[in-house]
Amino acid sequence: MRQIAGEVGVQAGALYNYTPDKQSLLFRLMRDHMDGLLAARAERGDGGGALDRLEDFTRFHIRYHIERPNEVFIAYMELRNLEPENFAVIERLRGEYESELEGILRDGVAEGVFHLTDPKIASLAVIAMLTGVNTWYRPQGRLTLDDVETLYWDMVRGAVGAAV
Amino acid sequence: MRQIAGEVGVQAGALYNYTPDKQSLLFRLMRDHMDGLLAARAERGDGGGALDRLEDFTRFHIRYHIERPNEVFIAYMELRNLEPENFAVIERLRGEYESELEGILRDGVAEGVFHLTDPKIASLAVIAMLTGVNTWYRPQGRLTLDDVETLYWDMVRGAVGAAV
DNA sequence: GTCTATATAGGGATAGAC
DNA sequence: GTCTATCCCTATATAGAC
Repeated sequence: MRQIAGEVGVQAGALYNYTPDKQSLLFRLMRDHMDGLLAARAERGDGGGALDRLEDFTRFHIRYHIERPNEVFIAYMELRNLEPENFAVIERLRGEYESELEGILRDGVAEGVFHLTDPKIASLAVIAMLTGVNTWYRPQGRLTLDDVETLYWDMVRGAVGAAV
Repeated sequence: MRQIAGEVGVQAGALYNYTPDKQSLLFRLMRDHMDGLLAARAERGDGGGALDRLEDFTRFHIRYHIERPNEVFIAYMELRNLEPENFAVIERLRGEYESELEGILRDGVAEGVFHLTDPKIASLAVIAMLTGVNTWYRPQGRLTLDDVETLYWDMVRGAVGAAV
């Protein structure tokens, strides 16, 4: 709290005009992040076949997360510091996001364009793979964000068993 | 330190007969974990074609990490609490592990059994996907560990562009 | 709305007795 | 090798002045 206050330019006590306690502040940060993620995702058109929707999801996920490294870092590293009720809320929001990907995968299987046995596990695997970009990507690196999107899209397409 | 002492059954001060300070204790935990991982990996035979070696790596990684949830949790969540020199050591060990996978992928490309453009990125993507199992797998769940290995091996094989 | 001051708690680490 | 006791620092949160 003192560090936040310092960077904002006030004393620690002054922060309590804006949050009842530290837990509420952390929870709001994480819930806002998840709300923003779901809202941004909802704005993307969900038309087209499963292959196109999966490509859109892949590129969206990488870009949205890379542009918000601090929020993503907190969303993962501070999960353990949420009180049980708050944790449940964040987990539910995360589940919503995962469900959208799972739906795309199920549709793709039904369409015959994806070949996989467990859409639920596949959705978790894909999201873990994509979010992993945040651990190594640097804007000054050898790859542009577009390069990264394309590399990962190739791997995701293969992982779900889409015809080459 | 008080919590560790309590679970061991001694007072906090007594721990300092075994570690000079908390940072050293954390560093030793993490270094031992990485040493154990590399040693266990080195014991697996590295013969055969790239496809077989990749399957072995995939199954090994999932199983080794699932059997050590606490160490893996610490290895990821406490990275930010390592002092710079200690951090560098852990990162070097992690890089060794990643390099082995990268080598398998390069060999597979050379053999013509894998089709991917960036073995380095692919190795990071695969490891992120595999380590993600630790966030959701529960021994009492609907899938056996062998089921999980097979599901992920199918996805890894696809992600690296191995012929179906 | 911010400040200073402070209550309260907890953690890392050390000293010295046994 | 462990204990008790304690030093010192930091942290969250509150109270009351301005």
